Amino acid sequence: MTRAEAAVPLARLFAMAFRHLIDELHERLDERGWPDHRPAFGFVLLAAREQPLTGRAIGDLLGMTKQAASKLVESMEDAGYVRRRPDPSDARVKVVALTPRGHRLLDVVEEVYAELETDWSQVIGVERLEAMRSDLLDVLRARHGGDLPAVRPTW
Amino acid sequence: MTRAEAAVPLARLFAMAFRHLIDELHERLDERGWPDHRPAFGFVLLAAREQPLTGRAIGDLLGMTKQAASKLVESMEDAGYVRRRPDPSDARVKVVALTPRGHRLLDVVEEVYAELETDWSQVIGVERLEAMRSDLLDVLRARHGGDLPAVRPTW
DNA sequence: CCGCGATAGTCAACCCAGTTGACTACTTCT
DNA sequence: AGAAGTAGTCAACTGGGTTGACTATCGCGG
Repeated sequence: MTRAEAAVPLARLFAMAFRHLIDELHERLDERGWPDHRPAFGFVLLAAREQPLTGRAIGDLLGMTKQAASKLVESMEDAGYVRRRPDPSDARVKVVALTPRGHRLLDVVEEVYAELETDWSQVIGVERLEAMRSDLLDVLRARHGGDLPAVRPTW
Repeated sequence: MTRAEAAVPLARLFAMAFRHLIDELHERLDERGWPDHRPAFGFVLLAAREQPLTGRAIGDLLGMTKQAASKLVESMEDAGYVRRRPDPSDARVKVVALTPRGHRLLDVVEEVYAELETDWSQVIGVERLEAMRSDLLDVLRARHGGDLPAVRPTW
């Protein structure tokens, strides 16, 4: 192992790994007839399926302002993946929920993404892959006050 | 383990881990009197120390066009971290090399970054940390034709 | 039950890192 | 020598994101 190789910072590997996975994901989505998406779409869809989301919550999740989140949701709405409706219990709030088309996209995303992780596990094995996942969860929670930090990489 | 927790995609964890490390790094650099940097600075400094870099190579490394790389280098030059000089062996090329100030910044960056990885190893242990590093190297090389992909996260 | 601070969302202006496209200068291949 | 390819630059533009100001609504303490 060369001197340079021994020292590759994890931060750099994380950035590369994220970029690589997202690029591959979008490439394969494109092949299956779901072109022109942004990485944020998937994260929003996934979170919005778990529970109805407010704009503010989306901003926090992604690590951006509520205004930016609002623009993002608007573009997702235009593309037909989500819709915004007033919250009956709080007139200030508009709730973001998946449309049928959004559910279909998310299904494809999860299917393709599962293939990607499978590809990875064929290189390093399932055990190491799952070790990575649980180690990352542990570290991030420990070093970030118990909860997970925002998703969007700061560049 | 809840249903949601079991399924946290690695891509999301990588993004969070990168963001977290970079944010912490910049925070600590700021405390030590090195404010106002972009993540790319460190990657360029590190690569330029190993060997003289061309603008094109910087673009490839980071995953952006040579024009964008040129702008970046210009701002690093303005900040006094690098300088560009003509390549004696090829008059088309301008070579990017570290200034003394650039070397000093890189030293601090590496010092602080080492602290961050040490913090991580105190949560999951050195073995798991190094396993993560070598597994990521293996996977990225295997899934990217032998060499490492570009650094900048696509967002 | 009033009033005030806090919160959700929107609008508008702006910023700036990065892209696209066109160009010059130089090198390399044949 | 000529053609194809490569390094860098200039200028115009894009678009995701921020800042700041505003409205409407909620909820708590007095």
